[in-house]
Amino acid sequence: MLTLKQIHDSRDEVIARLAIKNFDAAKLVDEVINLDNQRRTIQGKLDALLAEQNALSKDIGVMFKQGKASEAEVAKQRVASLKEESKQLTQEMAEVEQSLKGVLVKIPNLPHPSVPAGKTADDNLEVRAGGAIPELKASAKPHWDLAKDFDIIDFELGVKITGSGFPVYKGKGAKLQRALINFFLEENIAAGYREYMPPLMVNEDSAYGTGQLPDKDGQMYHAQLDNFYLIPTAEVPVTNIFRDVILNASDFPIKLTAYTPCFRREAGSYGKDVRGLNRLHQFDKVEIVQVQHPDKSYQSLDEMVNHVEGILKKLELPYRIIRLCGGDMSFTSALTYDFEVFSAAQQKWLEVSSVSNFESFQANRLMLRFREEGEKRNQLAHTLNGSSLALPRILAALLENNQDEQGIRIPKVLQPFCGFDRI
RNA sequence: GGAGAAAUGGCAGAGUGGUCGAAUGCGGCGGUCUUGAAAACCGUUGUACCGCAAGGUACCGGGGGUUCGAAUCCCUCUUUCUCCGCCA
Repeated sequence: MLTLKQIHDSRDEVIARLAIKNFDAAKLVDEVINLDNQRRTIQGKLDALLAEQNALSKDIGVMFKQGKASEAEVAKQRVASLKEESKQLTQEMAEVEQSLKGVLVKIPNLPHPSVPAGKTADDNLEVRAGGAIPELKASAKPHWDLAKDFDIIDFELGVKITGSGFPVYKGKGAKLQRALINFFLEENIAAGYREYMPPLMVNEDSAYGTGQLPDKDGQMYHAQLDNFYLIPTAEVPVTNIFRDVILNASDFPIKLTAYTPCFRREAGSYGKDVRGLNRLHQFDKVEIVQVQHPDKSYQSLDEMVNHVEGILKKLELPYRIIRLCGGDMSFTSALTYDFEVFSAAQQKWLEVSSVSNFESFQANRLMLRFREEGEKRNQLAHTLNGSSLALPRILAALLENNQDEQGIRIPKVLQPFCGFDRI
C-alpha cells in the first residue's frame, strides 16, 4: 500500500512510474486524493463537535455538584443534539475511510527507476548468467521419467491420496528433499539469517498484511470453518511477525529464514508447464526475509541476490539472473530479480527464486515502523524477501542435468546432507 | 468439550461512572554531581489522525450498547490462566 503522503505530494510522478508497470493509475490516484480530502474535512468537523460535547459533559458534572440541576438539564439537551450530528459524521467518516482504503489497496507499488519497461517476460533483462549447460545424450530423459525409473517420486500415488500436484517422495527422493532443505537453511544461517519455524496456516489479518488478500483470494486454500488460510509462501507468516511493530534503527538489518511447505491452488493454470515437478499445489521452499533501513534496502537486495547466486553455484547448476520488467513484476514489488536454472532435458529455464525489495509498500499495510535515534517521528521500514530456494524445480534440474549411464550424480555439497553420492 | 478467573503504557501494577491518556515502581532518555562510573537528586518518556501553529480528536484485548459523561456498567467475540474431561 502506498502512503497517502506519496500520492498527495507527487500525484504525477506516481502515475508516471506506474505506467512502467503498464498500470493506468490516474483514475484511482485522483479518487484517493478526493476521498482523502473528504476525510479531512469530515474529521475537522467531527473533532470540533466532539470537543464541544466533551467540554459540555465536563460542565454538566460540575453543575450537578453545585446543585444547578436545571442548568444541567439544558446542557444535556444541547449535548443530545450534538450527539445526533456527530453520530452521522462518524458514520460518514467510516464510509469514506473504507472506500479510501478500498481504492488504496488497488494501487500497485511503484517500480524502482532501474526497472525496464515492458509487457511480458520477453522484455525482462538478463543481468548475468553462470554455470555450464550440460550436453546430454539423445537418450536423456525428463525428470518425471527419471523419477519413475528410480522410484523416487510418485505422482500417481499423490493423486490417489490427495490429487494432482501433490507428489509423494520416496526413498532417496525423500532424503534428497530433506538434504536440500537442510543445505539451504545452513547456508542461510551461515550468512546471518535466523531460522524460524512459523505456522502453516494464517488468519485473515495476516493474509491482508502481506497483500495476499484481497488480491489473491481464490489462490489460497481456505479452511472456512476456522477462517484460516494455508500459506502460499513462508513470506506470509514470517513477514507478519512484524505487523504492528515499532523497531529501533539499531535493530537493522533483521534477517530471517524459514523452511515451510507452500500451498497454492494454481487455479487457472494447466497445460505443458505443469508436467512433473514444474508446478505443484504443495511444494517445499526455504525463504529469506529482511527488514532494513530505507537507506540500505537496495544494498540488502544486492546482498540477497549474491547470496542466492552463491547457493546455485555450489549446486553446480546453470543459472541466469533476470531483472523483471514492469509488466512482469508483482503487485507489491519495487524491484525483483528472478533466478532461473536450466533444465537440460526439458530444454528450458525454470524459475527457482524471486528476490524482491518491497520498500515501504508492505510495511505501510503492516504498520511496521522504526524510530531513528534522536528522532521523534516514526517512519516505515523496508521489507525484502526471496526464495533460497524453491525445491521442486531445483530437484528437476538436478535430476535432468546430472543424469549419466550410472544414474544421477549428487553435487558434492549435498552429499554430507543426504549420505549418498548417486541415485 | 465443561466450570471458573482475568486482559490497563516497554515491563510490573493502581484505578469500579466525572478534572484519567491514566497513580506508583522498574526500565529508557536528558541533566546536576564525578577524572570516569555507580549511587543520589531533578526533568523527561505511548500511538495515530486533523491543524501553519496554538491546540483538538481517537485509542485502557476486538466489536457493539447504556449514559450528559465509560478504563470503570451491560452484551458479544478473542486470547491467557486454573480445575475437570479427552488426546499425539
